[in-house]
Amino acid sequence: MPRVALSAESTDPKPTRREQILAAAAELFARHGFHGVGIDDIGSAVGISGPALYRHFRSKDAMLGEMLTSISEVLLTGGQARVATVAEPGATLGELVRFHVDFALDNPALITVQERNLGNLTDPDRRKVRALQRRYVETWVEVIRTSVPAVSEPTARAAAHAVFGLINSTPHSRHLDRDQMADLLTDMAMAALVHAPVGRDGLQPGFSAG
Amino acid sequence: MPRVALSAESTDPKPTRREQILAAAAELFARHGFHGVGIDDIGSAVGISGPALYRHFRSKDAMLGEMLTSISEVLLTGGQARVATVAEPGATLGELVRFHVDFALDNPALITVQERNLGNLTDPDRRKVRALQRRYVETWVEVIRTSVPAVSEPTARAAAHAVFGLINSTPHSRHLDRDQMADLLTDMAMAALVHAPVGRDGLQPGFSAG
DNA sequence: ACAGTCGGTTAGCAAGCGCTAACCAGACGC
DNA sequence: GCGTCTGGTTAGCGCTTGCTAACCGACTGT
Repeated sequence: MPRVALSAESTDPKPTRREQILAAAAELFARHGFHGVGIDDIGSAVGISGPALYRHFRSKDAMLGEMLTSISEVLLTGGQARVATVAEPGATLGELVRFHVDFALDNPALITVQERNLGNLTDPDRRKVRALQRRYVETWVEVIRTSVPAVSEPTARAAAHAVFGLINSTPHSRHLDRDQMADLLTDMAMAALVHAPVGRDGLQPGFSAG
Repeated sequence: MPRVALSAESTDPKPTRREQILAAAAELFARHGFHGVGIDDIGSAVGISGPALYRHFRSKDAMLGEMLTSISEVLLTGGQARVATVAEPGATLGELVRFHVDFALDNPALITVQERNLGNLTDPDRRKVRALQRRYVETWVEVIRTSVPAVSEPTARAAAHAVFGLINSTPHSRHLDRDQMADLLTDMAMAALVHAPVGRDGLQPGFSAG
């Protein structure tokens, strides 16, 4: 994999054909779903038409596969990098949240595709993506459990998924400008993580907050 | 529309054929996407095969259309009912959150379909669903703005969408049992809404928390 | 008893799909 | 200046899809 790119924040002056194609396909898959987009649609979105795509990808499935593994790799390595390089340990969770928020705001189409089209992957591709995602969730779980006292592992896992849902909601609402949105999402995610799961575990299963 | 049903919580002893079909189709659409499911798949999921569905629906698009308008109507009327019948005004937001949490936990397939397949609707159907959703968001915005002091309307709208994302994440994580999950999601949503957007508005646009 | 409706069946059509085949223009190495 | 890649083109194949047509058995009202 010569150039990972695919991410809108790279702002390459000269993106590879492969990269343009993946970007256009991501946009289309996000809007219409994998099966709702034809080979010809993707082609004409980058100015070439139809079967020319097969000079760059082996199949339509391969496009989705490369797209999703690429996202998963970027998220995993980026998240791990943020965790590794943070100065004081109290700031790790905030750093992780901010990283995911920035990624989601800068790559809304990719986020949408990863959320919606995991089921359209080829079996081996899905296994690979699932494995990467699991490791990403794992780093979140670890950081949550060291940052928030006394939260069980299943609760941390569920909370991580919930926060992903919160942050990934960004493609569906464009009411604020980018930086306001980033701050809002970061603060909401932190509040949800820090204030909510506390004191939740260790209680009887029949407990109800209502 | 004789029977709204479609919702798993109704636990009809004798669901209509239409209802079984819609439930099966929702499950399939959620898993494979609208275009990834064939008429024959839906048919055999309810024990009949293929074109027999056209005795109950005019087209495949009509199935999705009825499914999504039904969900949107249930959410809107249910939400408005909770808001109308709440005793003390301070509990309104919590009531609304709990209502949405319960719906999402009891109808994961429907939530998934509504999130992913809005773009596959017919134009008039999409207009109708969008209108219903807008009114639902509107009641959320009103309740948020009366419950949380000094939050601007665009911020409240963005926060509502973010909370929907948080709550609707439930189909993607099954690590807790239903009631624990309901409590966790409710508390996270409330924390995100109450603690985060406070003091956010009225600041200069250039403000950044990072 | 019998006509009508209701809810099924199978056969098959027209269109769209992913993909391959065959061809071709231009850039480049030697 | 000629062969070879590279990255396009169009034609078209084989399959699947949504949907219709034609038919049919079981209830039901009169």
